[in-house]
Amino acid sequence: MIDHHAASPDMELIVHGPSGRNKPETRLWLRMLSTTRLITNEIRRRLRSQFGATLPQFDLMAQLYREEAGLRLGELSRRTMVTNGNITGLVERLEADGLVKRTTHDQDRRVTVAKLTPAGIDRFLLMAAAHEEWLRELLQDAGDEAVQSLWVNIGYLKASVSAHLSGEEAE
Amino acid sequence: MIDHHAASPDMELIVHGPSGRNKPETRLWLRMLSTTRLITNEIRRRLRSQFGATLPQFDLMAQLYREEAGLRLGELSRRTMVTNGNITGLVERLEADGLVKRTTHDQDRRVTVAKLTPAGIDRFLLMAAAHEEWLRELLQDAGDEAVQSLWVNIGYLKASVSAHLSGEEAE
DNA sequence: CTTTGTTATTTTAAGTTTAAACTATATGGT
DNA sequence: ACCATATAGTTTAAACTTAAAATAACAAAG
Repeated sequence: MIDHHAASPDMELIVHGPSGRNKPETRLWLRMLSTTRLITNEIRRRLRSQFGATLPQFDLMAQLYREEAGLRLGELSRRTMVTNGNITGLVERLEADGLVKRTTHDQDRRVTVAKLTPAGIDRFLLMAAAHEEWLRELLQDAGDEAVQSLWVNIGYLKASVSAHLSGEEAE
Repeated sequence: MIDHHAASPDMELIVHGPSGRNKPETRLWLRMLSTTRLITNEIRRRLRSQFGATLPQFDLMAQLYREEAGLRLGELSRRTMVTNGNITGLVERLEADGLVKRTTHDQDRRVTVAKLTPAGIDRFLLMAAAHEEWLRELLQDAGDEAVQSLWVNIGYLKASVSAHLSGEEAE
């Protein structure tokens, strides 16, 4: 039986109740989280069904596409939100699929550089175009003003959060 | 060497580049996604360090707290964005910690109902209070208007996305 | 040189995730 | 009762995740 309902659209209500009892920050966060998950899951689903790819794979390929010469694995990790140890397996799988090629650096044999293959470039371009179109489709009813306003205000949100992180990673 | 940089604050820029070349919908999505991950990771970190709990555990307990009589596992799955198969292990771990109790339904032996124990209720109340305070702290610089505006506009976003999901789950 | 430290990547262990298959139980039509 | 079908929950397989330890290569100080 097929049954992946992990992100039903009315999630926020179901999950968090009427939510009138929460503080504004909490209400916003619950709504933002549920919306993000809704979109993420939808994109994940489409990437998988239409391209047999996962979201982290797409992220990684987007990075490599941006750097024609390829990137060392540590740099890839930094740019993709994927932890160091995780890059290894991710790149291995992409290499097995012929989308990425690994080469060892000449001067420094510790370094491995990953680079998209021509097939990888083709595949990425297809996925990127679809990804852009999916977002246009999914957000089409929100209105251009809302999209613009959200972009600005989420910027403020992000700045505030960045300034109050507990770890050493605040900039 | 310790090295978990998976969510540095300037992620959006690093990850997605100047992003001026993207369509507004894509730009918004990348910013929204990176901000959500920033907050999620911070809350996950705090839940873990201060309560030894994971985010899915917190979500699940929030649901059970809301329903005094407890919930069947399928209903829990629907309400928590946790897929069916995942509920099993999650509830198992919480039961092992004495925070949740499982009982089999009398009439329908397929059904299992999960319910918070008194210890579970105590624990949840502590976590919920901290969670609310963390959000207030993290979002404090964003401004009340931005928070209010975001709440409204993300509502539109969510409605649009819900209306255009590919699966059968659109309502 | 050789010890000490640093950097790049891989490996490991524990746990989470999704999607799909499986088991057991119930229900409904005949 | 019997069979098809639906439902509740569990299990499985593959991918991903974090955190930490391990390996390997380089760098530099004495």
